[in-house]
Amino acid sequence: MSKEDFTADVCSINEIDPEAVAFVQERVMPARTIERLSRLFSAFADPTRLRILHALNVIDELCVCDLAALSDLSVSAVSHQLRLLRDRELVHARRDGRMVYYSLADEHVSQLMAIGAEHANER
Amino acid sequence: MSKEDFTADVCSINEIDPEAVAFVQERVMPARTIERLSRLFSAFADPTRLRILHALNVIDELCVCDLAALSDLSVSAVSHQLRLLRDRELVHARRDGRMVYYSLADEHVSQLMAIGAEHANER
DNA sequence: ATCTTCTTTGCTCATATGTACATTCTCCCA
DNA sequence: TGGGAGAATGTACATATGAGCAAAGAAGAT
Repeated sequence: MSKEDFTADVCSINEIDPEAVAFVQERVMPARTIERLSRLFSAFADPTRLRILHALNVIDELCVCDLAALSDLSVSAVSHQLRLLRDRELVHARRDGRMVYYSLADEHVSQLMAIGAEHANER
Repeated sequence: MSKEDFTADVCSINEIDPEAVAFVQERVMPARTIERLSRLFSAFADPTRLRILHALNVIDELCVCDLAALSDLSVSAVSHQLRLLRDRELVHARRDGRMVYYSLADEHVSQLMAIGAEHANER
């Protein structure tokens, strides 16, 4: 949908055809969705967490200390980030004795990383 | 690929089969890619920028003040964020006289938002 | 040339974020 | 019941980030 369908070639939102305003308003994302989206993406917005997520993408399930070793991070740092990833429901934790095994929560996680990598590699 | 293919049921990366280490190392993302990815995702990690990107997803091309009005933001705030989005090559700017029209840089942007929204709406 | 409109850019401050260190918790085993 | 390994949490601190305000650029209009 292009702007010219609605407006003369002037700025100021006040001059936009009411139809256009309605068109946009109908499609505006609810504030709640925007919030959720930004929280989702902010989970991906850190190198540490990306390393963790990528490791879990390569090997389905890993414990905290494996993640720490593979990502070259302290156990503490990994654990803190895992909590955040858990809260945002990007990873799933499974306890087995003393060990806690983590895995990606759903396929959206790998999809987002794949598309992101595609974009990043193009530039 | 599951961890059991490589390791006994013990922690400590040192006990992982050398084959597994090699397997992971081969697939490790270069630090450069990780950095680029986190920069990419951090661009999506803010409500203001998401509103801007979503508006551009609904209407192909918009000027700064339309974006400000539609997203209910100050022109200054929008402009600051547009600079960031430009730097990260997520939007494209076209000047026409006094006006500068912005549009999404490529289809990855809408793809990422679509998948993100899918994920966000499931929870 | 000057004014006006649209946009961009410094600068600053309050808030958010990531990590380290120390502590606590959970569970297995002796 | 202790002891020890793996994991989670609290706190503190340095850095990063977002928004507002004021000023400066760019380009059409008078």
